[in-house]
Amino acid sequence: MEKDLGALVMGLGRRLIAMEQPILARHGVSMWGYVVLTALRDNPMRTQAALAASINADKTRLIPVLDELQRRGLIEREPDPRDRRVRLLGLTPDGRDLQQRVQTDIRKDEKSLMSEMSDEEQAAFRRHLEKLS
Amino acid sequence: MEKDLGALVMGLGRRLIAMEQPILARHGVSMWGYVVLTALRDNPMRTQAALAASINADKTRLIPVLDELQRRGLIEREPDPRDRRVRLLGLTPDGRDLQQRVQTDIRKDEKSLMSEMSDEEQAAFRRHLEKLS
DNA sequence: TATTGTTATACTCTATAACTATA
DNA sequence: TATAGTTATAGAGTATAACAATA
Repeated sequence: MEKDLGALVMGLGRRLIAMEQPILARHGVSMWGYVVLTALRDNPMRTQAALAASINADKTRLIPVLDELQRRGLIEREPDPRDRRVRLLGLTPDGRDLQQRVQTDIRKDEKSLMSEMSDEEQAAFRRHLEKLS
Repeated sequence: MEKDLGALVMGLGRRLIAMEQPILARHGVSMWGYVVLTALRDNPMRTQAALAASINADKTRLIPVLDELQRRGLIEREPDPRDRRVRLLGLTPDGRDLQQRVQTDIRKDEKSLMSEMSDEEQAAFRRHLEKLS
């Protein structure tokens, strides 16, 4: 009775979310907040729309997230002087620190989740996930 | 800049959903409808609550799904004569056929998705997913 | 006129609580 | 009184459309 790939992936997704939730709560950041911080660490963005597209989010539902992150001093978000319609986005030092701390905690849990696999198996699994996603 | 496991899994999940949606639409069944049919094929259930628990769903949000499947003659859903509070659930022959057809189509797409991996790699990937999910 | 960001609105999904029917 | 199922309601999350500012 072989399960669909979809069911397996959904199961793992649920498990990872359950794992990450206490970590995110401990650091006082939402899932979307963390996703945004991570995206901006990887590359600063010139527009909110580009950021939204890069994380498969709607631009409108990002706005409350950005408001909150900015209010807490975790991101910079200033109008581009050369085109004042766009908002230049980037992490503040505090934002970079927080992203790093959350990611470290998440990595630790992921590592223990996969601890039954050998290092080579873990690498292959990650590699396949990257190719498929 | 290594990505979180969560991001990779979510990406694959989105991709699989996008892949399955046209198939489900073609067969006129919803995602939850297919999940229910698959769960009942694997083992008939004595109560709706047990079915809900087995697929990580709330029992209340299953009811419209069961109504629809029953209306279309895809499931049986009759009160247990020995305790008329509970509904015995199972597939009709039509339901079993439909589940089989949808699953065959989904398997075909999954196979092409993973076609760049060798048979052994595919098996290992599935095995790891099963262990982790 | 076109584009970025924002706000307002509606829609979907899900969960909570109240109700019924059986036991 | 307790349990299975159902219905009604409310809440969260998301998307759509209208709007304001700038080009």
